[in-house]
Amino acid sequence: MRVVGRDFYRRDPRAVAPELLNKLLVRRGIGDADGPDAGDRVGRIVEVEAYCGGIDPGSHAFRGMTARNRTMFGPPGGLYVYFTYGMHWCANAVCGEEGEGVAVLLRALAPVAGLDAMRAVRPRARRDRDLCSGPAKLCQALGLGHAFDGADLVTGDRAVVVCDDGTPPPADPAQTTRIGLTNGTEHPWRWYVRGDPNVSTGGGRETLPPPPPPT
DNA sequence: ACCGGGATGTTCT
DNA sequence: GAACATCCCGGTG
Repeated sequence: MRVVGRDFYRRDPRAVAPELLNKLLVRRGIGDADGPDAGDRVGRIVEVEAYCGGIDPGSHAFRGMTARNRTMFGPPGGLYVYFTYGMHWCANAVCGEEGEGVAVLLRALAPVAGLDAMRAVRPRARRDRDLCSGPAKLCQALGLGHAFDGADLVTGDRAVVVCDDGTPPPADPAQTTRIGLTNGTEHPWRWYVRGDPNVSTGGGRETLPPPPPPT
């Protein structure tokens, strides 16, 4: 199982996003710790969205760099973690070249390892499919918060990496419009693994594009 | 299963 | 002062 290299991210996020499907997001634990940090927490990436900087009105980077989004403009392979709705953290893999401000939002994981630790930090999740089935849920499950903004997914400087265990991306992923936005809803820049129960819109149903606006 | 509303506070206008 | 790349709960069918 190898860590994904930096050149993987150094491309258009719309190319990176579908290839991130079926890769593993790994939060390394502390071997001799107790509680949630006792071991690795691992999830298979099953849902992603691309955010395309200056050309994308839905992107945090659309209006240029700010104190909040500066990680997005950093080197590819960085982890951009932002706070939203007054209580939630969400995580992106920075893509493209440094200075572009493009990234892929990690929207859902299928839990693979460290399920007990995930359950411990998400006591309200009734079923395992509720542990990581949303961008803020997966951050909570893996313990990703402000301290992880700017982490390097390639060097693993803060114990978070993306790995490839040999499972290829799906040959025919579902591609839909993005979720939860008010701007940029027309772009079909969301991808997910068909049929996976951990996809964030309930049981993995396809989301059809919105009807064309009235003329 | 589907829908509506409240929580909660940072960020940007 | 509004918006926000969300989640959870409690209603109804």
